[in-house]
Amino acid sequence: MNDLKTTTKRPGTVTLADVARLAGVSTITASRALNNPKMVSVETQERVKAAALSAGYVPNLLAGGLKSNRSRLIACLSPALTAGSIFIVAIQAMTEAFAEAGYQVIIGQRSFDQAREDRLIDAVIARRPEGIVLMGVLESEAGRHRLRASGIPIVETWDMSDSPIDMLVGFSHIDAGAAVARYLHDKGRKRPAVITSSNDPRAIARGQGFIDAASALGMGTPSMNVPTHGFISPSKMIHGREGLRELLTQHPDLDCVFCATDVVALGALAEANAQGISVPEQLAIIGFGDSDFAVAANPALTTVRVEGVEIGRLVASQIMARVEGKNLEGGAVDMGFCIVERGSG
Amino acid sequence: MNDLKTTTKRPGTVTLADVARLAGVSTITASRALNNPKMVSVETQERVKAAALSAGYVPNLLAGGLKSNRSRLIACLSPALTAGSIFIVAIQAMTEAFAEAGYQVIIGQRSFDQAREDRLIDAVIARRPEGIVLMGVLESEAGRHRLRASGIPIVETWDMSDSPIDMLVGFSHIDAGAAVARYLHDKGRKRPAVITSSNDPRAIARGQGFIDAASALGMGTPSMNVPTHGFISPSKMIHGREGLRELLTQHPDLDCVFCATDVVALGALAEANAQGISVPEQLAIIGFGDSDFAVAANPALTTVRVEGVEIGRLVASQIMARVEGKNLEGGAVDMGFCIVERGSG
DNA sequence: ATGAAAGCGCTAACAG
DNA sequence: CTGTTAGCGCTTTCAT
Repeated sequence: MNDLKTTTKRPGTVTLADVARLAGVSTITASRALNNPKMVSVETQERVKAAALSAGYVPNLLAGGLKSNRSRLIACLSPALTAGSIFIVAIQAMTEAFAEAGYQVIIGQRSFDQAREDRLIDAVIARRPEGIVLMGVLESEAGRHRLRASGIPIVETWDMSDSPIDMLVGFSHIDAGAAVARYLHDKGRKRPAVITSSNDPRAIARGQGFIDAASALGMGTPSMNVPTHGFISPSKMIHGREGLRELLTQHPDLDCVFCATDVVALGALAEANAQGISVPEQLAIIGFGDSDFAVAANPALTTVRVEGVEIGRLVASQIMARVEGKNLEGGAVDMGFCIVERGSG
Repeated sequence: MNDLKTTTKRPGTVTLADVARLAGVSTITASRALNNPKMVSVETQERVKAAALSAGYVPNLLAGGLKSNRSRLIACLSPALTAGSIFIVAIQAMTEAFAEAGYQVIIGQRSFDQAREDRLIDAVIARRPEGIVLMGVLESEAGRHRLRASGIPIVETWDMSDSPIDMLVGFSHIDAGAAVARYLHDKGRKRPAVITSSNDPRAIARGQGFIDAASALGMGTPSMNVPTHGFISPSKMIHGREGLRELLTQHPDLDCVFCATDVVALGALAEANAQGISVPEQLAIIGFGDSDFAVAANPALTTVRVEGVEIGRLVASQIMARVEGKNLEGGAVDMGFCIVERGSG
């Protein structure tokens, strides 16, 4: 037996100890050469790097994270993603910002079933992420408590709340709905309707804001909650299509519709088209989200713009600031929204 | 000093040792009571569970995974997700199937830049995921080698390959394009075009398959590669809209267009609509993907259906089988595709 | 059915 | 600039 101690490590795995041995240094020096090059002479730095390369070394972040308490993991809890989901750009922007800083994002699917959501939260905390991002706010009191107790930086997004768990980056859906009602009223529209989704609390809030403001302005509002099957797809183009058809049979004299999302608006547009109703002359159609396709519709969609990319980036920087010990207060940021006037209303 | 050994653990963290102490058992018994209840008497089982609950214990999967070599993590490497991305349903289905089995999915963004992609692969292997799912095949030889060397089960998806890294669940994009050409030919269309994307290799393959088959059938094909800005959005509705406009100025007599994706087709539909071109009478428009909105377009989109949900589920079950020591061979599964005839062509 | 010991692979803390 | 020691929190192995 010579000095090459036979570690009982798993076969086929090359560890930092192997690299260190190859480079003729201690493991900690190898660690430093790889992760903190400044602490090590240029010469050993290069020897270690060469050794790592030739051995095909890939660090084990599970081990490193355990010791250093830095998992470099971020959890993102979002409702099920669909083709028209309004969250995708924000998630995309966030994932990118985090990746640049060496973090990776794990995705968990939120559920309207509270017990399931609580289980998800436990599963997520078990990973010891350095930040948790919620698309939407969290209703479950048990979940909120558990998250707060975890001490992990939390950001709720895409909504407002009187009592955020920790940080929050969002805007008011009620205000957005109300703004659309005022916008249509100013345009001289008289008989509004809304197509929303029965299981998306934010879409419901937008609808309610719209309805309340429309009533206050003396416009009536035939609303329409489109039931979705299960909890898979909170808003789909087909809902807009069928929703408008249904609305028109009951209220043939509608002159404007506010849709829960841009995809829903696309569906309403298709239905109007199919029925030979001219948009915006006979019927104004307003979407929500200013998705990238809004501008490409015919006519281009008038919609509520929300800065999804900005939200994603801000969320990332807020969490990273907190991780670095800055920005300790938490609190809410209202990102606002604006109405983008295009051709549809 | 009494027998409560003061572990030097991080303050505010409740560990398995705390739970064990509370329940008056050893840590390993506590571990078993929580993760392997059968090995423990019902009585201690309940004592431990009660202790865990009252202490607010959440296991540390980093630590467990380190020792057991079971990270319960799956990595999914996908091109940037956009509103119209064709991968979303598959990712969604896969995430759900994995979550049910106690795995969580981490998302990494693929890039057309090879060096960046290789770095992503290292970052991902560093997490020791139990499976890696690639949306698309991997081109980089260095990356392929590194993945193979990792010993981690890999599934490439949404494409075919002569030499998959390991497992593969996909279909032939060339065949799909060719099938569309034959379909249109059989319908008596004579002057075809294709709108594809300049930076999505699979969209290019579909376009090429279409062009080659169209030529073989004696139809000419004015193609159109829509350049995208950066690598953010491989296919957007606006590309369909602008692409068709451009094509029509050069070839006003087109009678059919094959679009790279359904969103692109939606854009082409909008443009046809804007120009007063009747679909499908004057112009047939064929999409790809059979996204959930295809059926809601006006006219409903004729498109190539690919079983995204099935792909996602199969991928999950293949990886989990491999993890359990079954299904050791690897190899390719061709999921095929079919053309769904609707109103647009 | 339960426990003691050992150690997964790495890095913080303290030397030198 | 480099090394030694001691764990992170859990689970495997081998006893009992």
